[in-house]
Amino acid sequence: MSKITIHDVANLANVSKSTVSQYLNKRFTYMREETKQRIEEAIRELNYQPNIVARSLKQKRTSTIGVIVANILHTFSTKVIRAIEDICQEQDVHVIVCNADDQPEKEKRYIEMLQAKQVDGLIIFPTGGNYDLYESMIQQKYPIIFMDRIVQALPIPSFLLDNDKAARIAVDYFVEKGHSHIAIVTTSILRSITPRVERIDGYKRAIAANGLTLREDYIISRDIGDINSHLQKLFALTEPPTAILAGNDLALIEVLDFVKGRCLRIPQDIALIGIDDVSFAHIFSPSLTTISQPAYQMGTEAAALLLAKIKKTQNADTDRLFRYAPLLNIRGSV
Amino acid sequence: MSKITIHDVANLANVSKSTVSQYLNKRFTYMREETKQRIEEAIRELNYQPNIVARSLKQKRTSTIGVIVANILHTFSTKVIRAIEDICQEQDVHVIVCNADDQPEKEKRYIEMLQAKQVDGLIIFPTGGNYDLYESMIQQKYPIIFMDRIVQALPIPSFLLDNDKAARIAVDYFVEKGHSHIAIVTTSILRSITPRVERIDGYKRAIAANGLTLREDYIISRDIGDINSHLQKLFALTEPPTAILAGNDLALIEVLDFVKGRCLRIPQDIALIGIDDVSFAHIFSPSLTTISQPAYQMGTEAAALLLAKIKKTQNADTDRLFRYAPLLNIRGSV
DNA sequence: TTGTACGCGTTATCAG
DNA sequence: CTGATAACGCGTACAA
Repeated sequence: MSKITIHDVANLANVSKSTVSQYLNKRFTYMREETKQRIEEAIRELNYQPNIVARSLKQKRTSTIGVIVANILHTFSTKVIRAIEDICQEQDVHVIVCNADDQPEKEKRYIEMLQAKQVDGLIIFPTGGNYDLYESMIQQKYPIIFMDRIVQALPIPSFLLDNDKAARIAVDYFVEKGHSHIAIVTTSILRSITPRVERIDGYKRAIAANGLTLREDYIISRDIGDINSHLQKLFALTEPPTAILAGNDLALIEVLDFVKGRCLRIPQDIALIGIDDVSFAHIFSPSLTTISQPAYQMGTEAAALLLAKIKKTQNADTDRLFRYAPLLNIRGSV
Repeated sequence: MSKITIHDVANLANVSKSTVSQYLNKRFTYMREETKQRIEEAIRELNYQPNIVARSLKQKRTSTIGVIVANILHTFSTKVIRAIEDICQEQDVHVIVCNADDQPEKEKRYIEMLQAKQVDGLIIFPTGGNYDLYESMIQQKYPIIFMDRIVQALPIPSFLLDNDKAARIAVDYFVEKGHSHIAIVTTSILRSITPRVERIDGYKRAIAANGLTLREDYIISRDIGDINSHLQKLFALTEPPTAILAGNDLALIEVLDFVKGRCLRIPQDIALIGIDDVSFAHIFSPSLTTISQPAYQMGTEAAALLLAKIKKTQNADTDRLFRYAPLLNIRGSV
């Protein structure tokens, strides 16, 4: 392994450790050209790589941030992660990604591990189950940002889709296309997960705003594995829906699976809109109308804000809610 | 931030730093029960978290490994990453994932960053462009493992699909279903990327083994963006193929896009097999016949071997090639 | 330019 | 037997 230290370089170049350190940090103010060259030569000869761990210990920062996603299976998560990585890479910051699998205990464990590892800040898709922990991080003034979900009453900057609007756009578009029996399917809402709750609320409001009657039996909010059986029930109603809004990509796949099993035609028998874009939306037959989140933008802006907070260059008003506009991608499933 | 150090704990518990350290490392050999409890109490009271950076500096290991994938857009990469993370998490090892975007320079930069960060080992999907660097790591006895691709003549354990067999299975299955005009489409082969080269070679051998004539114009190997136009040419031939083997998931999506644009029916007009499973294979109409890699298994075994190498518990014969059997998932596209 | 204290745990050595 | 003292690892910062 790279056992050569700054000491070896100093010896070979016949200077002191500190001089080499100066060189590495480009503090050339009082350094002779010749010294510089000797050091440079020595570094190349030994193929020296500075030990970042030692540097971190002294500087008390690691140039690393942590990202804890609630569930990495969502395309939204992966897109946001890529965006965060792109921004961080530009600034030579490393990213450690952890997947909490929607389990608060796992999330807690990761937060503690990452803090012990002295990462400089955290972007969290909060499970919502670690209120105390979030609070203690705020007290420590530890830089954090929430993504996709909010935790009520915590002064942490949060980046979310305008979920209400997303649901409204979908419902309005269904109505415009002549539908009046519109259902919504989301993954389980038991732990009050922000996007699901807000999308269902938005759906309800939009139904009302369009003068339709709200039917509780048109609202399915279940664990992924239970969605199929509830869709069966939905279509056993005397008046099954003619349109379904899928609350996220995973729910959409469940719906498509059901639709296929039942040999329903899209959009003649059932119209579909999915929130979140999916990789196969355009090659599906018919192509799938979706509502997409500006995931890349959300990720870059969240990362930029976190890095600013870490560098303490942020202005005071940063602990607020950032809402992003959803985008309707009209294709062929409505 | 967690400004409380082992020192604070020692003070509160009225013992010395070293005693606390002993406690943390479970070296209880000579420790009174009462002392233990005082320390435990102090740790809880202060909510003390040991500074992993300081520990790493001393121990010369970081309990972190790096993964550098050539291209994170492949589902294969993401599945392998998840597997690696699962294994590492069990052993409290962190994973830093980097995406080289198929650029050797990026790969080089990441390797150097990760080594400077003192990660204990590396799993690399090699771009193949950094032969010298790979060699120097071998000399340093730095623990590395290659995934998905091999770099000729380097004694580094490598985990790959049996690509030859994958292609053979596909061709044989096409032939069994009555096809004799079989094409293959892969992403660009310019930099001799192992799976693509091997899959094309396997395809050629399988074509010959089945007594079919090998046609160079049935082999497309181009950058993602150029595949569509070459498919146009393929279908402008007087004898276009009746079956296509897509070399990976991204190529498959290109083919599906083309097929849809041309309104070809699957499998009547064109039969399809894709290597790599895709999330939508079963909900597509028709469902897509694929050849999958045991990605999860490959990831877990690679991670396990790397961790063993790091702990130096590996037996000598580890720098070898691990080949995995492909699996044909018969669905409806042939 | 250089000497040296420092950061924060780990570990070998030493004293009670 | 129990726990303290001190050196160490590697780079940084500041005084000299």
